[in-house]
Amino acid sequence: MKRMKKKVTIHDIARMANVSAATVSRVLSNSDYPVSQSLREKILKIAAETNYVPNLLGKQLKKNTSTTIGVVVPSIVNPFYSSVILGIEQTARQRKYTVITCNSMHDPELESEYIRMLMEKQVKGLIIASIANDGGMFKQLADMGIHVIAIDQRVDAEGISKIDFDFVKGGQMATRHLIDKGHRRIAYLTARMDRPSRRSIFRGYQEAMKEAGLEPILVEANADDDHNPLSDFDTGRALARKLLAAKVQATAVFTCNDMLAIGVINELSSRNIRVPEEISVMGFDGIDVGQMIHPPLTTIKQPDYEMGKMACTMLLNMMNNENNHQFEIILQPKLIERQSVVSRGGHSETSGR
Amino acid sequence: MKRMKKKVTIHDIARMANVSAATVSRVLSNSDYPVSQSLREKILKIAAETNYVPNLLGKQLKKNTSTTIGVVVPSIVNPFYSSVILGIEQTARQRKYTVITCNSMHDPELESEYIRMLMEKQVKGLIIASIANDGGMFKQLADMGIHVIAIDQRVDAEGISKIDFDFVKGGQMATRHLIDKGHRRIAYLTARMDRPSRRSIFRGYQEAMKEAGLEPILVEANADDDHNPLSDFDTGRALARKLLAAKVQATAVFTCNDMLAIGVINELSSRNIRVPEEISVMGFDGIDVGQMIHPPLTTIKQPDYEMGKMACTMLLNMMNNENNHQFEIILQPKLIERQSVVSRGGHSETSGR
DNA sequence: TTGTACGCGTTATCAA
DNA sequence: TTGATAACGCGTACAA
Repeated sequence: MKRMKKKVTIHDIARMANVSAATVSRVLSNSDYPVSQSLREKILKIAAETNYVPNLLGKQLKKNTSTTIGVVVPSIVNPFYSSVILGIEQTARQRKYTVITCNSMHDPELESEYIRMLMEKQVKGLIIASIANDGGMFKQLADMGIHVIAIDQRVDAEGISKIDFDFVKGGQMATRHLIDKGHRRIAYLTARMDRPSRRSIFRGYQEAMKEAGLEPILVEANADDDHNPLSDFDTGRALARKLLAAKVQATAVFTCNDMLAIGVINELSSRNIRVPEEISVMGFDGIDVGQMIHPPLTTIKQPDYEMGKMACTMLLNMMNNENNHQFEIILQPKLIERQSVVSRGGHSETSGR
Repeated sequence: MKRMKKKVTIHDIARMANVSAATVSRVLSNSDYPVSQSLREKILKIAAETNYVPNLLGKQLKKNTSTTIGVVVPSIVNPFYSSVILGIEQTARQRKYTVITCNSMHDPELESEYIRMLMEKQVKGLIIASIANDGGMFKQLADMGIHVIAIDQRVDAEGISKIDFDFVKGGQMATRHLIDKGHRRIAYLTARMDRPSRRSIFRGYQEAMKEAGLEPILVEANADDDHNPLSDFDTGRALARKLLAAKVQATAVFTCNDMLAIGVINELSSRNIRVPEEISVMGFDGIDVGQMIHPPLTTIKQPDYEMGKMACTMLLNMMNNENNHQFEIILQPKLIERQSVVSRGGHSETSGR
């Protein structure tokens, strides 16, 4: 085995400079404690020459702090979450923090395993897109002095700060847009509604349909494992077939996420059903891929990257200022009109004749 | 500020059990040091009741180890890298390791800033898809006793373990496939060739063209910042226009990555040039989105997820066994035939007549 | 089989 | 302005 140079510590530097370790610590950690200019320069010089790298373990053990935050998401391969994480990571870096990313893969056990590992690493802040619907864990974390922010998932747990989207409003906006375009038979295609967010989108859809006096058409998947974007894509294809088989003659479909929508478009196209001419398709998420397909996907945008930025900023503020009052931020949806939705001239049941 | 319970340590448990901290340490850290069964049970019981969570900082400071590995990639938003990271993260978890992900955004300064942060955190292992072409950093890390594995980027640095693809062979395979399909005028469209991998793919293309007696057609972009997949997509569109303007009458194009290919297809389609009937398109990467577009993209698959798994496995083995002999693994490309490439009946210059 | 004592690298307290 | 010393939580010789 290779021999490696021993790491240089403040004691080494202290010896070389004929000062105490305390003094070295004071200058190297930018303490405001007074140290004479001459000593300061001398120490700085030696530190530079010896390539001194501070050991955060010692520092953090002593001060009981941490410059690492934990992030738990279902899967980093989901482009929505990878954007969120990028937002988190970039703002963390600016404040000299570092992030540990954990993929829970929609497995509650994995999620708590990860959280335990993070606790052992003495992480003091956590951003989590939880899949456990039991809010007890959050309470427990709070008791341990961990600051946590829940994102993307409307958790039932009280007493916890969260950043969410207004899924209900998003669902309404999407549906109203389709209605405004003259559609009357509008189907909602969704992966299994085992998540609050999906139920909320559905609620928004229902409300918008109701206020327009239209009858909802729900097509729901049975299974769900979107740790893999492809599975959402496949689910979309399956749901499209299911829709066709149901013979409800929808002129527009609205899906619970973009991947699903892309699957739907793919399936319809391959059956020579033209999108949007015969069936309009509206997604939900605003991921990049939506712009790359044909036709470009009309969708509801969730500001993913911004959500990450905001979550991280709020978290670091909480951790440093001990500014501990809870908050709940609700990000607003935004309609992105592209070309997968087309207006339907008055030819349906409700049109004048 | 809320009052939080003090964290329980082995000393607390020792006091409650009327034993020494040493004994507690021995049982709670699964030492093979002998402890009587009665004491062991007593301690375990108390630990469970008090929700004891070991402090890894103390442990790692003492033993000078770390269960965190660092990963540096250009951008997690790039689906190729997010798959790699998922592979890394999942195998790390199985061995109770945790990963810190860093996005260098193709900025060498950011890259070294991150590496410094990781050093301060006493990380002992690093997987890095570097963008710095200077190999000096690797040498320096090795001297500090850090185990590092370079991936995806054929670094010039000697004395470092790496996992790469055979980009040259990938370029050949793609090109030969197009040639086998009867194409003669085959263009290579690439983002700026400032990365070894892209130059290697180009080399493979050149070799295959040469051995078939065909003349290469190179279309290269000027700028390059693919921290954002959309920019590769846009680059692809731009290159497609450039190709068309050049009036070289290519019947097939081969691109340096899938995003680019998708951009090309998009641009061609929007100009009513049919893919693959008029122009065949071949990508490189094998990312999921390739299956979601129309037509599904024929491409060269890089085993991204497997690469992450392998890199992490090798790294952990190196770290634990001190099994320090260097290695270089070259993963082999695989052709995935889908529908963006079609065979060209004998109507070109070389066909019989 | 158990306990004592020390050190990992750092910072904070107190004296000088 | 500087230094000696005691922690932080843990593991481990060494002694008992």
